[in-house]
Amino acid sequence: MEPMTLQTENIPTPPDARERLRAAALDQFTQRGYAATTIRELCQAAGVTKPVLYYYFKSKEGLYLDLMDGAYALFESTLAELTIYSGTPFQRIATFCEGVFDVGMSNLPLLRLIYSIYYGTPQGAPHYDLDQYFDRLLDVITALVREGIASNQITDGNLNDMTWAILSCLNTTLEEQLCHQQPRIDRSAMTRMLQLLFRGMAASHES
Amino acid sequence: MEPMTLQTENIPTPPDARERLRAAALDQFTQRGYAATTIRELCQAAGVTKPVLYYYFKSKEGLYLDLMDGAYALFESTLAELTIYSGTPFQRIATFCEGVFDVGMSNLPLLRLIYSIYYGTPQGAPHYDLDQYFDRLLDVITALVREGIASNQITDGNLNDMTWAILSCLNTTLEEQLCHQQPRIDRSAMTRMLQLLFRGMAASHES
DNA sequence: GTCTATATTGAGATAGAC
DNA sequence: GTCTATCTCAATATAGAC
Repeated sequence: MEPMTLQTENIPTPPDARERLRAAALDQFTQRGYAATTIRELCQAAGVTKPVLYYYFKSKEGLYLDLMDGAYALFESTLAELTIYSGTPFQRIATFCEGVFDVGMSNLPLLRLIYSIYYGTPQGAPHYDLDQYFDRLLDVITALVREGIASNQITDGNLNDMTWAILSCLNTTLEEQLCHQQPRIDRSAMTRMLQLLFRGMAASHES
Repeated sequence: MEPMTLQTENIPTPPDARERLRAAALDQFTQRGYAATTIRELCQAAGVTKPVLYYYFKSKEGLYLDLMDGAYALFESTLAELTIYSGTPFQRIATFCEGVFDVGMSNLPLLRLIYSIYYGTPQGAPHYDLDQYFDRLLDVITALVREGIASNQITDGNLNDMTWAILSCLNTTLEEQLCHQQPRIDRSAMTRMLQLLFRGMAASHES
């Protein structure tokens, strides 16, 4: 509880030190990697001194884990919003993938960090389970495909194959946004790839 | 030119120091990442002392670049072998993807290193252009799809979309082999995903 | 070509004043 | 809660003998 002082002057550094450290860490971990990021540069970028970091996050690892926890919380909170849409199973799958894509684009640095950890190397960073991201996506897509099969709109083939083929398109499209100045495929290309796939998944109406 | 001495005893450390350093570097860079790998541990794993590394590779960076050059040379040499197969365009695409998959599996640590650098972070490692891997794969697949369109076996749709959809299946299947103890999809699942896609790409024979 | 020993630097983390 | 100053340790790299 700090005393409420009148703040007539404009605020010099808008977010508090804690938030600035988070932002700087996201930036540095993503661009240089965990091990290559030094606390000195990180604090300098955040405009604070080293003891401030240790005060709020206890250590470099603590700051990292705080970031990862925040990212997963964001993921889970948005997943719920993306499963409420209606339409045919194909439409719902496409809408879901597009929604995940959009959320990823709105949080590109965070997405970049997650991918760099997932496909990257530990770099001395503490372990954080990232399989749960893929697992949750698989859950949702599998459910949607299953619905399509149940309603005879999707051919009764290998559920797993269809789910993974869909996820492949989403996954590769997301990855393409991460590693290039000018991505060679975008959101609409992903949608069209899914349409191609849907054509192969559609139940042939000759029962 | 060292004097040819009779070697009656069995060799204590089969490959020479240079090769052991390469193997140890591949292992350590992959498992811990470039920045987190220390020369001390690396040399210890290779059974040599630090000056030996500096003698052969000049620096940690030099050893890293040597590894990356070797990897790309391997990639190019195998690509040529994978484009000679015959059959329908669909068969050739599937065979090509399976061949790339197989080569990747035969060189899993190297594949892991490349992916970890590509989707990972610089980690202080010198830049190495890895886009060429994807570019070359796109070249080959695009050519095969184009052939299929020319022979009226593949629908005359968006060439780029079809190419990327194929690459998505290959890419995601490869990635799945890297990050899990027990991959959830394998080579045959990839083939089946491609079949699904081919069904959506096939020209409808009603001209 | 390979060793021992060491120089040098910069990292993560903390003590203690304010 | 934030600072200055500092501790401790391990990293990269090299000198110089053999």
